[in-house]
Amino acid sequence: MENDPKMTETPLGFAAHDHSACVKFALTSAQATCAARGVQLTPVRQRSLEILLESHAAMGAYDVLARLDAEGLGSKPPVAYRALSFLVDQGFVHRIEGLNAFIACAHPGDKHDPAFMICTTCGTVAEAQISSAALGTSAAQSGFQIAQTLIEAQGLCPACQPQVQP
Amino acid sequence: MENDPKMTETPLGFAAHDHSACVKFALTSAQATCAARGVQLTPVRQRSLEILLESHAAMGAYDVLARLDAEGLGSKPPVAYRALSFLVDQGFVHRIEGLNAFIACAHPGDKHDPAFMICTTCGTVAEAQISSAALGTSAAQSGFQIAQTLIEAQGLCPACQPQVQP
DNA sequence: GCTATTATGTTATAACATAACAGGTAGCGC
DNA sequence: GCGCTACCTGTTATGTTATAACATAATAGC
Repeated sequence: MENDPKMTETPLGFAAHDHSACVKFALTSAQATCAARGVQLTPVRQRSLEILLESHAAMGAYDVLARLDAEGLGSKPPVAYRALSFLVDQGFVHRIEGLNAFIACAHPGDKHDPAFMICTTCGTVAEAQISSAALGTSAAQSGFQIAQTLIEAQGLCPACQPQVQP
Repeated sequence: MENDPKMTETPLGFAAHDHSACVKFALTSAQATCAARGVQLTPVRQRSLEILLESHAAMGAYDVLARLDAEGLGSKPPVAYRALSFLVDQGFVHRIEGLNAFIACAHPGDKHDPAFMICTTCGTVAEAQISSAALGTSAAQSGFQIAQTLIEAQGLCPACQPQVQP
């Protein structure tokens, strides 16, 4: 439980932020996008998104499934995988290959190739705003046509780094 | 079978090259490195490396295991995983997270964070020479300390792209 | 030769993911 | 309403990737 609804410790980009607003925005945005695209944000799908939005950490498909199961929304792997696939397809959720896990998108709406910074100590994941220009240049030189990029850095978030001056 | 020992079609960076020399160099280099580090390039480990070197495509751990098994070098998953872990630790092999697969390093010897271009049509993988400067900058801004980066692009290699002028 | 270390063999199982088919529900044209 | 279609969900079964844990064997250093 949090006393203060704003500026909780849940990190986004390793910084405290108004998480309830962030969740609300992501949900509203997802609902609007689905309506605009004529696809359905069904209960299982919306709940899966909400579960991922609760934390900004990455969750395995089976973690999400356990939550869905506890709420009577489905207990078999395909239920979770289908919901997650849908959310990934729509750009509301990203898949983190290095962890075999999923995470709610930090800025839904615009299609983008995400880049992640993953803390190996606390598991928190921040979505970075970077371009893959260097990769694009290298690819162009060899004639490779990029469809999708995957950029994931593992390391220590500010909170988990050893302090020099405590 | 190849008629010409040089400039085979086996791609490295999507270009034909002298593959037998390339394999020989990688093996010699690995042997020297192991000797220098006082670690053992045992038969299973060396054979695993050779198997990966044969092609510049990515192979799953169980693919490597099947080859080892056929040669009587071990049939159980841990055999392959241990050998591959060793090779990855020593920097002779990279793991490609996006494919759950392994590939021999294109330029062993120097420790480096690899970047890959993966053809979604033919499965060929090229190791690119790029820096992750953009990621480093972004990370520095948020105070994230990078230990390891993972950069993988999926797309079409020159050979698999639709030709405009056939 | 003894012992510590490193490597391998093996069993079992964990963790992640999907194919395939059955059933249910919503919208639509008639 | 009826039947059609499209889409979503439920379920079974299985495929794929990966590791824990313990037993055995080889090796290196003393």
